[in-house]
Amino acid sequence: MLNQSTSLDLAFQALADPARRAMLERLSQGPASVSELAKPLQMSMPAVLQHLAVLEQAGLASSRKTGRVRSCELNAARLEDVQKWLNARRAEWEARFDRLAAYLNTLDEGNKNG
Amino acid sequence: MLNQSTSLDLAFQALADPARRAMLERLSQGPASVSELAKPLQMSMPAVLQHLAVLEQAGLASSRKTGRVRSCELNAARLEDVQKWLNARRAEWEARFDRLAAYLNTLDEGNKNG
DNA sequence: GGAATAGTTAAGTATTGACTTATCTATTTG
DNA sequence: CAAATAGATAAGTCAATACTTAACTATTCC
Repeated sequence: MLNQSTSLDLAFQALADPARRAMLERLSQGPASVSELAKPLQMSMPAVLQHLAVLEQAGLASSRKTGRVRSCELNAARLEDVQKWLNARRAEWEARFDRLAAYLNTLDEGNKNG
Repeated sequence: MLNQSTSLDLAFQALADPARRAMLERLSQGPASVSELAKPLQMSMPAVLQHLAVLEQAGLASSRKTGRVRSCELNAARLEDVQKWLNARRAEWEARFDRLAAYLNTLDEGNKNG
C-alpha cells in the first residue's frame, strides 16, 4: 500500500512519534507557540517545524501566524476519527465474545434439559 | 527520538499501515490463519508475514502454529492502551473548554450584577 | 512416498522519515 | 536603527519501511 495515504494512515503515522505526541499533549491543554512546543524537546527548531507540519497534514493540529509568532492548536475532530476506528474494532471484538458466551450458555442449557 | 521505541510508538506505528489495519479488522471478528489474513491483500506472503511480525511486536496481535497452520488473534488489551492515551487527550481538551465556559459565565454574571 | 499446502528465511531495492547545520526573513524592542 | 527574537527554507545524511523474488522447510493428503 505504498504511496496511497488515507486520512487515518496520516493520523496514526503522526501519532507514532513520541515528539509529536508530546506536542499534542501540550496542545490538548491549550494553544501554544512553536517555541513553547519546542522547549521540552531536545531537537532543533527545523525538526520541530517538520513535526508540526506532519501534525497539520494529518489534520491533528492547525496553526496561524500573528506577527512573528505562530500559534498552534489541537484539532480534536481528527482525534475523534482515530478513536472511532479503535472503538469499532473493540465493538466487533466484544460482540464476538458475547456471541461466544451466548453459545456456551445454550450448550449449558441443553445439558440441563437433556 | 530515533531508536527509542516505547510501546505506544510501536502500537501507533503498527496502526499507521492500511494493510495492518485490514488485518486487525479481520482479527477483531475472530482468529484467522496467515493465508486468511493474506487473501484480501494484494501482496506477497512474505510481506504479510512481515506485517504480522510488526503487529506482534507492537503487542496488537499474537499467534501460534498448530501443524502447518499459524493461527493469529487480536490482542485487545494493547488496543485499549492506545485508546487510553487518546481519551486522556480528549479529556484535557474538554476540561479546558469547560473552564473557558465557566470563566465566560462569570464574566456574564458580573455584567448582570454590576 | 510424492504432490500440494502453509508458512518461513534470506537478501536486495526504492522510498520515507527524522533528524542535522547553515543561512535567511520577518518582527519586536531598547 | 541595531540587536534580539521567532520562525522558515534548503540541502544533505542515515536509518527504517515496505515491499520484492528466490529458495527452503515442514505438514497433510492421495
